[in-house]
Amino acid sequence: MARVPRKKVQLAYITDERARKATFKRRKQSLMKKASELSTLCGIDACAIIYNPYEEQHEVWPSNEEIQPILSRFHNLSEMEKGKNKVDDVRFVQLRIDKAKNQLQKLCKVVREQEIINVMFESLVWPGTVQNLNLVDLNDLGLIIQQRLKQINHVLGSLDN
Amino acid sequence: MARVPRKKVQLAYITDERARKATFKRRKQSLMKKASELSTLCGIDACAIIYNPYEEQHEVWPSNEEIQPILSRFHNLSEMEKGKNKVDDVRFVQLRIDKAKNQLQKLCKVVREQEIINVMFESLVWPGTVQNLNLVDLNDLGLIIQQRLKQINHVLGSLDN
DNA sequence: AACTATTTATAAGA
DNA sequence: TTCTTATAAATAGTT
Repeated sequence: MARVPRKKVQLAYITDERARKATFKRRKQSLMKKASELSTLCGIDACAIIYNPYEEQHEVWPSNEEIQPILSRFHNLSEMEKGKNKVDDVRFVQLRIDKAKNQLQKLCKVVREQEIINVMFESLVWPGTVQNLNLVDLNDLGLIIQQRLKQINHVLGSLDN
Repeated sequence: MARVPRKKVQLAYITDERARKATFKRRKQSLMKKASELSTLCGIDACAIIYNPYEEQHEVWPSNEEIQPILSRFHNLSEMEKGKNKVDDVRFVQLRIDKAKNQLQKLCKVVREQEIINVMFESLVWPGTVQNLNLVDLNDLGLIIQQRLKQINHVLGSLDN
């Protein structure tokens, strides 16, 4: 009978795998919903990216709400065009898409690195309140930045060919 | 006396500016908190990006929790080094940072475009349920993609010099 | 910014 | 798994 979440949720890594997975699924859904609501209510652009350990693809919002109308149109037109022997136009678009997709998959890999570095730099330019002193050495910061920039430049360089 | 949110929240753009701004501030804070909790509880990486219409900079999470310890260390070391006439090392790191910052600011501009396109393409590869038919023509989709890729390539091209 | 009635999220059990 | 529900958390309208 008692389905009670009596305890306040402890803000720590959930060691039990089944519980963690369940929590992940629930909270991910809520997070996406909240992001969607914020965007709708305030008319702003928001984006939530969750690197999902349980599936291949990471979760991205916005997706369905904004993109599906476009894609639906696209798919339906594709079907119609096929039936009417007008495949070439669609195939042409598809080729452009495939090529671009390769580029974008590479670019996607650096987005996360770039965001983190960007935050680092912006914080350096507008330094906030200094609170904690620990974890990372100055040299480590330099190395981290250098390493990540090297990765980014490597990926970006491979896009131009 | 009555501080009642009696109505369920209407999921629509809030026209009253003061109410919208207040809602934005409250919900943004909650969203960031939720993202932080999800990350902690499930041990995963998450990222929330909100393009803030009321301030210059867009909001990014994670920021303080993960970055500030590093930055604090960095700033404090900088001050110490200055006093000890060891400015050169710090200045060297700063130069690398400044240069990289320019690159990253450019890259940052394309992140949003890239994410949207990425979702488009992933949805094309794994087409989901077709629901709505409206809004955008096939040609429009092609043009949108072409245009955004052009913008992205322009920015990326300018990074290699 | 602080308050609080009410809605919303959610942890655990079924 | 999905559904249920007791409780925790978020939040809209006020002050």
